[in-house]
Amino acid sequence: MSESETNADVPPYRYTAALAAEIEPRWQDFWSGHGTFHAPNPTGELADPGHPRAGAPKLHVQDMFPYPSGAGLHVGHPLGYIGTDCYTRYKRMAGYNVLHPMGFDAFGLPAEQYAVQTGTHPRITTEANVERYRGQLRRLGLAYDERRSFSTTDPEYYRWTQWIFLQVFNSWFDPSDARAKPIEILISQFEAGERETPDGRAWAELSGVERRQVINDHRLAYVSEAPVNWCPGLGTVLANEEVTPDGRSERGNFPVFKRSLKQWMMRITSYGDRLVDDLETLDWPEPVKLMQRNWIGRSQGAHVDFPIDGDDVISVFTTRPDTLFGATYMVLAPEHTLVDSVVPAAWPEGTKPVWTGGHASPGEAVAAYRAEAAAKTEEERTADAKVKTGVFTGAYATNPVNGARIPVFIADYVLAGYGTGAIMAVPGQDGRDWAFAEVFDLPIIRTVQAPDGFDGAFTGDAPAINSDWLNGMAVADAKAAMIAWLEEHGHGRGATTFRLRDWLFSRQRYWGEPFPIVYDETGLPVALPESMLPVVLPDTDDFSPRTFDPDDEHSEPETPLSRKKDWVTVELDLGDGPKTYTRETNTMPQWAGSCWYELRYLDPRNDKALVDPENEAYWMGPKDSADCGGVDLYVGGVEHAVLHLLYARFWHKVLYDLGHISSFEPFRKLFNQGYIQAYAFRDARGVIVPAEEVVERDGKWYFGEQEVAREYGKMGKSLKNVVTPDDMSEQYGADTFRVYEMAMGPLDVSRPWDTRAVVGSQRFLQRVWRLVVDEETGVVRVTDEPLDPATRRVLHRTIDGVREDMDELRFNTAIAKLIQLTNTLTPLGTTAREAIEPLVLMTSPFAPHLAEELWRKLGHDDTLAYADFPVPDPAQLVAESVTYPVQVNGKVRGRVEVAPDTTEDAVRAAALESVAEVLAGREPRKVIVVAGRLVSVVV
RNA sequence: GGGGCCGUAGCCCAAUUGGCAGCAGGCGCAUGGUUUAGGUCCAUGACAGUGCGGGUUCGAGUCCCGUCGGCCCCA
Repeated sequence: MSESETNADVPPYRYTAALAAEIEPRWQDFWSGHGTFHAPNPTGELADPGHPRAGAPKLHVQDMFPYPSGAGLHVGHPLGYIGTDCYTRYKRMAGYNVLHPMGFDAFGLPAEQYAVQTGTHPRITTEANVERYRGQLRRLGLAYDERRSFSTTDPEYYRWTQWIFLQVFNSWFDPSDARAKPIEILISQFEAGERETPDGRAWAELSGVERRQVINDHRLAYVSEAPVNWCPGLGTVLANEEVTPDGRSERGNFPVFKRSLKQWMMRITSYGDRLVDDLETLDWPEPVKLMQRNWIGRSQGAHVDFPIDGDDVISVFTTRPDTLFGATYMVLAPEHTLVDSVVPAAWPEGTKPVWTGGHASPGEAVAAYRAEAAAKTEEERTADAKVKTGVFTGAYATNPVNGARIPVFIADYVLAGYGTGAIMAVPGQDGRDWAFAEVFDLPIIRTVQAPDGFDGAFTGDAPAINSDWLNGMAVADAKAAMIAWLEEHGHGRGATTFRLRDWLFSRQRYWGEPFPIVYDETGLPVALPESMLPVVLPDTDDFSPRTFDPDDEHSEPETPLSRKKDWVTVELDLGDGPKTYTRETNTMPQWAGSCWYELRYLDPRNDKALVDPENEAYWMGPKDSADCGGVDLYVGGVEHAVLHLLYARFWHKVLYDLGHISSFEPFRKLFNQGYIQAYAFRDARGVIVPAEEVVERDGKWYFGEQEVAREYGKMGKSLKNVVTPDDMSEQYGADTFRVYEMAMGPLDVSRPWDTRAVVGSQRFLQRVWRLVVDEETGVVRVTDEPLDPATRRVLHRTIDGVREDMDELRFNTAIAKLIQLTNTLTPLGTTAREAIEPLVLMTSPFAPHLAEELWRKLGHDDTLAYADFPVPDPAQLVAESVTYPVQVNGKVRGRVEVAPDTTEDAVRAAALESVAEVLAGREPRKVIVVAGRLVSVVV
C-alpha cells in the first residue's frame, strides 16, 4: 500500500493505488471484451472490413518474445514491451492499422531440466509459466491482439516449423544465381546431364542410393558426419556459439570434446554473401550490423599455391594477394598434414641458428615444438601480445610471383582449423608477421609505400612498391590485378572465405520440435509429406538425454526419443507401399521456433499456409523496389545481436527464394532496449542481503545495524534485489509503473532501478487526474471556457513536441513535456476542455487505464484507442518574438529581441547596436548570425 | 590483444545535432504555505561547467587526437 492510503484524510476522489486497482482491471476487461486491439487482416479469418483501421496504412511492431521462465517477470523484463505498447498506442491513434502481437518461445532446456528433477512433464510447467506471463502482461495493460498469440510448443505452430524444415530440406542453393531452388530442379539437371556427378559417371549409371546421396549432399539441410562439440555432461552436442572460449558448455560449465558425429546441419554458409550484403538495406543499430559482419567474417582474397621442394604444394588463403612480392617466408600450423612430409633429415645450408630452437635436426625441432603448441589453448596461441614462437621446418617453398626461395616455418599463431592452416607471411604489411620476422631475423620487404618515418607493418592504402607490374597501383587495384595474374598463370584463384560455419541443427533433447524425417532401410533420410505434419512430440515420462561422466570423451549420445521404441519404429506408406521406417530421434534447437515467428503472427489461424501471401505482403512486404520489407520495428536486447537474428534472416531468405514471402529480410528496423539493473548489497561476510531491507544513512548503507557494501548488477534472485511489476502494480498501479519506466531515461539506455523515485510518476498522474476530477467531490471540473492565448501556445508546442518525441521513441522527453504542460495548467486552475482533452489523449499511450477513465468522465462513450491523437495548429507554433544572445569573442554581452521574421541584416544591425558599448568603437572583424539562435561578433 | 558503446548537479536524465549548459522532467535535499502531524498537496530555492589533457572553430557537452573509468562483442 502506498503511504497516502494509510491516511484518513486523503481526499475521497484522489487518484491512488487503490483507485488504480479498481480502474485497471475494469478497462482490461473492457478491451478484451470488445476486442479493442484486434488488428484486421486484408484476407482470411482475421479480415474485418468494418474495422476502423481496415485498409489504413499498416504498422507492424514486434518485441522479441520471452522464454517463460519459472521465476516470472521482474521490472526489467517488460521495459521494451511497455515501450512498444506506448509507441503502438500512439500510432494507432495517429491513424495506423497496428499489428502488435506477443507470443512465447516455450521450448527449451530449463523446463526440461525441471522435468528431469521433478518428474513434472515440461508441457505442464511450460503451460503454467505461459499463463503466469500472460497474467503479468495483461495486468500491465499491454494492448496485444490476443487472437494472434501462440507458443512455439503448440502443435499447430510447430507444424509450420517442421514445414519450413521440409522446405529447407527439399531445396538446394544454386550458386549461379545465388539463391535456393526446389531440389527437383537439381535432380532434373542431373537427369538431363547438364550437371556432372561428383565422380563423373553418368546419372543413369548411379544406383538409387548413390543418386540419393549425391542429392543429399546438395540439400540446405543435410546430415553430416562432422566434428561437433560433444558434451557428455549434458548428453548433447552443442553449437560452436554454445561453447565458451575455454572449451566448456555455456550451460552447466561441463567439458566439451570435439567428436565426429552424425548430425543435422543447415547450409547457412551458402547465404554468407547475402547475409553480409543485405545488412545495407537494414535500419539497424550500427554495432549490431558490425557484430553480424564480424560473425560472418567474410574475407575476400585469393588462394595462392606455393610449390615446395618435391611435388607438394602449400595452398594458402590471403586477403592481401597484392602483397605477394613481400612474402618472405611461410608458416604452417604445427598440426598441418604437410609438415611431416616436408621436413628434411638435416638442417639445410643457410639455416640461421635462431631458426632451429637449438635442436640438432629439423625432425627434433618440429616434434619438440608440436608438443609445446599442443599444450596451449587456442586463446593463448593467438593472443597478439605474446612473443612469437616457431621453428624452421628445414623446407623451402617458391614464391610463384618471383621464384624466390622462402623458408617454411611452423608456428602456433597459425591455427590448423582456420583457413588452410597455412599462411604466406608478409611482414611489411602484417603486424603479426612483422613481430615474427623480427624474432627470427627474416627479411622484411615493403610492398606498399609507407609514410615517411613509419615504423612497423603498414596496413593502410598506398601505392604498391617493389612489386614489379603492380607498382604504383592502389591496394584494391593491385589485388584485382594479382588475382587475374594468379588465375592466368595457374598459381591460384580469387576466393571468398567465411568465418561462419554451417549451423548445427540437431539436439539430443526431448523438449523440442521433432524432425519430420524418417530413415528407410538404406539409412538415408526421407522427408515426410506435408500431409503428415505435425509430427507430434510423443508423451513420455523419461525426459533426459543419457548423460555421462562429464570427462568421458568416448561416450555416445543417446536421445530421449530413441527410447520411445513404439514411436521410433513406424509403418508408413510414403508412395511405394507400406514400409517400416525409423524416425529421426533428435529434436530441433531452441532457435528453430524463434526463426520465423514474425511471419506466423500475420496469419496465426491459417491452416492452409504458413501465411497467406496477401497478408504477408500487407504487413511485411517491401514498400518499394529498394526496400527489403520486414517488421517495421523489432525491439529486443542486444544479446540476440548475432545468433537469433542471423538464423531468422537465413530462414527468411530461404522462404523468400522459394516464393513463399515477398520480403527478403524479417526485421527492417531493429531497436535495442537497455536493461534495468539494480543495486545489491553484501554484508561483511560477503553474503548478499535482501536489497529491500537495506536503508541509506549519510551515504552509507545499512542492513539492520550492520553496514553493507553496495554493488550494481542484474536484477535476479541470486542478488536478492528483484522487484516485480506485480509489486509495482500493487503499490502504485500499473499506469504509474508504465510512466515511470518510460520516464526514467531513453529506451536504449540501461539504468538502475529506484523504487523510491516511482512516486514522481504517481504525482504526475494525480495532477492530471485532479485537472479533470475534483478530489473532494468527484465532480468533473472541466468547462468549455476558451483557453487563454499564452496557454494555448504552450499546449500546441507540447503537442508538436510530443508527436515528434513519440515518433522517435523518445518517451522520456515526451513525458517530460506532458508533465511540463500539466505543471503549467495546475497553478492556473485551468478547466478548459480545449487543453485538458488533448492532455488526456497524449497521456493515454503511457497511462492507458487512467486516460480511458478520464475520457469516459469527459463524456465520451467509447474507448480512446481510436480517438485522433492531437494535432498542433501551425499558427500556434510561431513564436511572437525571438531573443538573440549576442556574443563578443565568445562571451554573451547583450541580447536583442526581434520579430521572428526579421531579416538577417536587421538582426545583425540590432545586435551590433546592443553591444556597441562593449565594442567601444572597435570594428568587428566578423559577425556571424545564426538564424533563430544567436549572433557572434569577433573583434 | 582487436572492435564497439557510454561518462553532464547527491541520483536518474534534458540540451533543437557545432550556437546562451538546466523555467525539459523526475527523485532526493532545504525553506515557506496548508495541516493535529516530520505525512499529503501547493509554492519557492540551493547544488554541476560536462571524467581528465590537448586540438580544430568566432563558438565544443556535441567534431578530432591522447588518456582514465564502466559496459558489450570478438579472439
